Amino acid sequence: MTEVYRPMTSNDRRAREQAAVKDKILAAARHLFVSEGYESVSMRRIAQAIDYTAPALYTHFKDKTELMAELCRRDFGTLAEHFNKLAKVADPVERIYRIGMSYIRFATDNPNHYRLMFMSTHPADLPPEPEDLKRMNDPDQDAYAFLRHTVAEAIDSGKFLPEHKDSHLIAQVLWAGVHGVASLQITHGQDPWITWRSLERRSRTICETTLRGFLTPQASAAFNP
Amino acid sequence: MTEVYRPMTSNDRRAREQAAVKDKILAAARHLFVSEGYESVSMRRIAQAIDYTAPALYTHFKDKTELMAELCRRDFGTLAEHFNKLAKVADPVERIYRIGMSYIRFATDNPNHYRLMFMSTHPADLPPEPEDLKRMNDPDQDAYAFLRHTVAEAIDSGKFLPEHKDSHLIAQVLWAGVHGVASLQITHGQDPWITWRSLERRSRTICETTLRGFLTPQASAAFNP
DNA sequence: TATGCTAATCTAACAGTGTTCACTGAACAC
DNA sequence: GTGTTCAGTGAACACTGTTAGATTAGCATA
Repeated sequence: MTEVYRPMTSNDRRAREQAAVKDKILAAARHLFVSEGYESVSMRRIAQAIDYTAPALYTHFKDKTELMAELCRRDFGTLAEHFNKLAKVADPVERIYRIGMSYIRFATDNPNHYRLMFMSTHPADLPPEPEDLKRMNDPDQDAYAFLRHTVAEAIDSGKFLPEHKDSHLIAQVLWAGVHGVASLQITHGQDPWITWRSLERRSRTICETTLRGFLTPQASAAFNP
Repeated sequence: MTEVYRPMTSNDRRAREQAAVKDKILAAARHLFVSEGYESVSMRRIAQAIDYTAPALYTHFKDKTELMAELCRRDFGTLAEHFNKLAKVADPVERIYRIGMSYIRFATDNPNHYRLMFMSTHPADLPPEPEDLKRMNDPDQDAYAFLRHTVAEAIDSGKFLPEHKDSHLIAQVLWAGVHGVASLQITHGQDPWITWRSLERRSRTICETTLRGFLTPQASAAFNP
């Protein structure tokens, strides 16, 4: 077994430069994707935006889908940050409501972004990487975990009906509700064949009604968002 | 102003033949789209499947998106048919619940199909055609209208809370709920980073909880799906 | 200082895409 | 027959994601 060639001194600098280029690519790609949509942006255009040629991108990303996957991975964190600003809301039920409203706003403010994150199938075949596993279940970095923890808190406070004790199930259903409003708005918000009520009213109603469906009568009466 | 050339005798036959080819194209396209997804199927492959060349499709459809749009237009009808089977359910609240469950099943049984219909932006620029307008608001042909009529019926029966009287708003929120479950299942149902509860439980919970959120305490107590 | 290895980037190309255009060939009206 | 119309064709265009091979710069070792 021969010794592998491994430059030592410049190792760090190499890695730093590589990371810098990777960041530049991601920044350009994010900007283009968000403003024009994933399908409409070619690898050549991303490269052109940072004065590279298209094949250069392939030394940093296996292919276009992995570039997008990396983009999503990073953006999940910023969504979680959005949520963390709500951590100061004392009442967990109120907090859930605010999470929902905040989620829909994030989605409809960044529709193309949201499309990437939650409305397109990912190359999920690849096994989760170590850094992903670290993020998972950490409420500070994983938006779903943050919601679920808040739900668990609400359950513990006795405000939910006794038949609703599964924080995963409840979080998933609440998530589905806001995702439904957000994604229908993005894909069909401009369609003329539906007499749409305002996004604001739909958002408030889904958050309030779904939540109320889980609450005890007392908690429901006390809840006035 | 000169008389336009207009063959009379064979006019009908021509139209029939043209419609037959159009149907063949749509059938081939539907099959391929549903089994492999919109993006993965090329115009050449659709044409090949019915022994034509790709440019032939363009005499029947302006472009690929319009081919898909026509496909969707026709499929909205079959979804409405699904719903009409539920018309016999006497209690409107029970009927709404069944509509929701039926909707999610339709979506997850035909994921690629559902993608086309509700998860991708349509070339909505084109003004609605006359036949569309006919379909719209007819509960027999428009699934949304069917849901909204059932909601209106439930409102009239006095089972909804007094603050919930807007059948459009309620229908849109109920729709968002089931769409959320269905579309999350389709895009992220296999993702390992969520501890998913079963689709069945999520479906039942979203339908029941959201609905309950609108009901009077009496109606809610009487509702046991 | 010269040599050889590494890795980032380039140019050129490939196979595939949606789509257009000039043309054929058959069916039909006169 | 003659002329008109039109579905369908073959060839081409401009584009896509991606790969192969050559080029170049930087560094470790001799």
